[in-house]
Amino acid sequence: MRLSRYFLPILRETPKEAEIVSHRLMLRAGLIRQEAAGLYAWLPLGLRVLNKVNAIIREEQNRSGAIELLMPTIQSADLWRESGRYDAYGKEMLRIQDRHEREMLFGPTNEEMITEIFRAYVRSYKDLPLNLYHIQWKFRDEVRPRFGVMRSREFLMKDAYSFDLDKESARHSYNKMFVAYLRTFARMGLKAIPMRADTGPIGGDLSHEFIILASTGESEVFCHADYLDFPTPPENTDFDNVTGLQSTVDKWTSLYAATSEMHDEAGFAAVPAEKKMSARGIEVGHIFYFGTKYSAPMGAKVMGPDGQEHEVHGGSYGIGPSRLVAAIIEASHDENGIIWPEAVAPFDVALLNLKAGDAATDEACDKLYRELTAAGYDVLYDDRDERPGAKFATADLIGIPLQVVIGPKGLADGKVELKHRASGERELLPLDNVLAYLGNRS
RNA sequence: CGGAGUGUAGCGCAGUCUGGUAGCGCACCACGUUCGGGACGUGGGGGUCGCAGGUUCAAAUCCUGCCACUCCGACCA
Repeated sequence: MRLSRYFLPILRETPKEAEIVSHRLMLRAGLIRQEAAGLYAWLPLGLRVLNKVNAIIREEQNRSGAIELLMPTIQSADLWRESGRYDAYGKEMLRIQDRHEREMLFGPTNEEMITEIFRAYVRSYKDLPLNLYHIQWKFRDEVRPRFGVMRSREFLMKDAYSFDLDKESARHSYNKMFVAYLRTFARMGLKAIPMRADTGPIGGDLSHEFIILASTGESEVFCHADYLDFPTPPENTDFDNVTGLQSTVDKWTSLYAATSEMHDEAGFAAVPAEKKMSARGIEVGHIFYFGTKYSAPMGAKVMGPDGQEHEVHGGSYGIGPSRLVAAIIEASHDENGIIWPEAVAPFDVALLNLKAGDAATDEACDKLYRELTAAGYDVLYDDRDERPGAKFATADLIGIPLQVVIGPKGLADGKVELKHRASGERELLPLDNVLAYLGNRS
């Protein structure tokens, strides 16, 4: 993409309303635009990141055996009356009427709807287990939206819903999501730690929040430092291996980890002093088992091998991709701007032409741009008629992992400069070696 | 929902107290000089001063009502 033809409205100054660093940087780097309180438009660069995040989530959901579908954002109030949540949900739910004065709502979540879909088609235990997910916009009418997309009213959510014959198999479905989540966050360059969460009236141990550590996090967390060194479950994990998956989950729940709401002084006291870690964290995922909470009132039953009807056991599993984008920035930035982990970066390479209009640099840049693109790289080519300083500042701000700098000085010796955004490390190498150095990506 | 603020050009702000033809910096446009870490000069464009009503010869400024947004708290993914 040539920057001269792209839409990248960066801001030189920080809008005054932005308090936390991710919000400031998202506005400055032209990722989002606020349209109303808690409502944001995703600008082209931000959308690229959001799509990358979604793609990773999809791959890991699919790998674990979950199946994607797509449900509407608007739902009927009647559906929510079946579960009793229409009255229970309160003012966070945006209630609206259509032209026939039918009561509708902008969905804050989809348990009722997915249960309706399930009961319409599934009759036999032989069709279980089943895990259906979608990535869809949700709306929760927060009293006080803040921190940009970290706490917005409209937000994107990946929500998966599992259906099983009994609690034992539901636990396995839960474990699949648990492991998929570990892989998902790790691929985004994040250290996510599963922490026991309140299970509410259901009880039991099957609810975890996935928290990433960031100094600006919203909640206080306490955990054993060894979690930071735990290996991520491998790509070839067998999600059908019940005992194997259980042992992975057991390991990841073996040490102390809790948010302030679930904090237990006695439990934390048992952690060796040098391993005690208290920090701030951001919740990026939440999984829980809820048994027959929806299947019972809504009549979602299947015939079991015993010839009896059984209410299915469910769980739901959420990740907030829009919030994740902000969380990644909170965890990865410096005073000059964003530092995208490669897996979610909007572009792989920023190609800086330090003297646009100069025949030699233009030719070298155009050639490298074509070659890198052909080799499978997403390149943002800064071909604007701007001074070098402005180009460096822009490239640093938007956080593309690798900068390739081509200017008349270096080019006189046939050299270009590579700068790694994360480390700041620079190296000079011959123009003709760049492609070989980076390797073919596709 | 309680408390505190703010609305003036795309962004950051001054002007409001004490009414008198709307300003500054950045950004934008033109030309020239520049060009390896956000250049400089000259000229230029852009604003129903959040909205409505009122007071007045005259309102960004005073009065009344409303709206929007932000921050702290309670709440929440």
